[in-house]
Amino acid sequence: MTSKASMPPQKSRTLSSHIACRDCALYPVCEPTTIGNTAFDIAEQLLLKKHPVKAGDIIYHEADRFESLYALTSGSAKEECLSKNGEKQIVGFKLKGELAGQNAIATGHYPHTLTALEDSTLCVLPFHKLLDSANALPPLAMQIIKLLSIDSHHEAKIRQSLMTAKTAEEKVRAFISNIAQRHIERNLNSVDIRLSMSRTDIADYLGITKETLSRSLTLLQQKDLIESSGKNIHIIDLLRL
Amino acid sequence: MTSKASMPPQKSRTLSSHIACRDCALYPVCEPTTIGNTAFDIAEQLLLKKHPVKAGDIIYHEADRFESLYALTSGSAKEECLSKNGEKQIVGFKLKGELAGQNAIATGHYPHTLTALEDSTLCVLPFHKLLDSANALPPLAMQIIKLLSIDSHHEAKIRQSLMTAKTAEEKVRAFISNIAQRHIERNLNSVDIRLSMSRTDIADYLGITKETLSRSLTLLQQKDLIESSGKNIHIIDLLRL
DNA sequence: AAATACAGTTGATATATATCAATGTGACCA
DNA sequence: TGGTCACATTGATATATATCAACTGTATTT
Repeated sequence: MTSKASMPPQKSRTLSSHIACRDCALYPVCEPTTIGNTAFDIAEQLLLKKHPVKAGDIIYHEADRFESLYALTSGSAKEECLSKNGEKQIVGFKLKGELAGQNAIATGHYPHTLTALEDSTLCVLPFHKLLDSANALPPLAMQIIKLLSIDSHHEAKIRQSLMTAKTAEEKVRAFISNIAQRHIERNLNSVDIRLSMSRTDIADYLGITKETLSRSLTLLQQKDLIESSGKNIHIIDLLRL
Repeated sequence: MTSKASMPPQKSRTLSSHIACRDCALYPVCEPTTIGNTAFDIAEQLLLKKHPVKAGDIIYHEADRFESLYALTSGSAKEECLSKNGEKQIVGFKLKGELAGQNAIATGHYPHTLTALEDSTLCVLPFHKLLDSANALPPLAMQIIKLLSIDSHHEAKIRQSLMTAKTAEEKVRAFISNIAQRHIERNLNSVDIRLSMSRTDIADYLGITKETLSRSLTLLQQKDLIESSGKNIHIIDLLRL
């Protein structure tokens, strides 16, 4: 049910392919066989359902009551929130196969607004149902613990690499290699990357201006580390990034 | 068994008071009554033991095999790791009453080195024993899930406020109010704060030089937001920070 | 108490990035 | 096809912070 987005500019191209369940961040929780030796299909039990969204659609709002975790089976999204000054601030991006909403567990409210960057598809997992199941199935609880720890580990890695970066170029390098790394973890093409977000969003996220981002990209291109044409980035040398 | 530190400079002052168990980050897991209606004292079951360390002592090394979580019942510590360039990088600080080591759960290895900043005391919680107990007690598993989600929420908050900060002064403001906030959460004095770490460590953590940190502190002092004398900071106006 | 060492502050200049402005590029529409 | 719009890049200057250096204060040692 692909459709043209009404509001945001988005070339009505073929919808990017779905990720294989096997490669999804939610898989450890969904996979039936992992739940001990009792056959128990979480995906069926919790009526896990796929939900299409269009580019620009808001998946959840900052301060909304926490209900569900969302796995992006196709497309991508941006996380943003309002800073003290009342300005919007990009705090992260969610890529195909990744999980969103975990950061609402602690407070019971989503700390950010999640907006689809392109036409995307979501797997919706009501969290209270998941917990109910976990109460009955200790191995499932273990999987959730594992899931959360992996997630916070990923968050810490990004934070660290971006905070370690002193110059703008280093930040951009860190950003690109982080994206590539995440593609690798999801068994996706990590050499030819499509940055579905705008330059302004990336710059905001990295704490630099879009102008210096642009300059850094051309620099990386001159150094033969990447090839950049519009939103598509070809990574020539990931190691040297 | 307090003693003079051999290696690092640390005035042999009276050891800072222990935090009340009630105010410790580990309390939701330790507290016996919360574990359903069965009387089960995790602290006793897991032979939770207090362990004193001296200023400069390393609690765990980067890449060490993950064994235990550590709650700082007194004192403070710094988290650091080696960046790609081979240089040490401060990635965080652990204050009295806080938990350390959670970020090792995902990989099974500590991602950072944790070093005591002053004479401190630790509560050591062997994680595999905790998981064994959780496998038998679903409510305990729920507490662990909660603990991890709270932790990652805290990490996200710091990251966000530091990344949002554009200028050096904003970073320093964010740092100080974060420390104050964490004191509040642990029911500690949040007006008179002792920054046990060096200026160099703080600057490294914030991604600025110690010189600009120093200048920012004097600026904040001139603006009557704080009073700074050495490692002691008196917060005059937390809201305006 | 004087001497030493180190942490922290303050000062002068260099440099990277923000800012302001102009130009370029691709997508969509009439 | 040409026109319009938003987005991206490139250019020139201003500004904040890094760097280098001197100095001060505090704690430790003899």
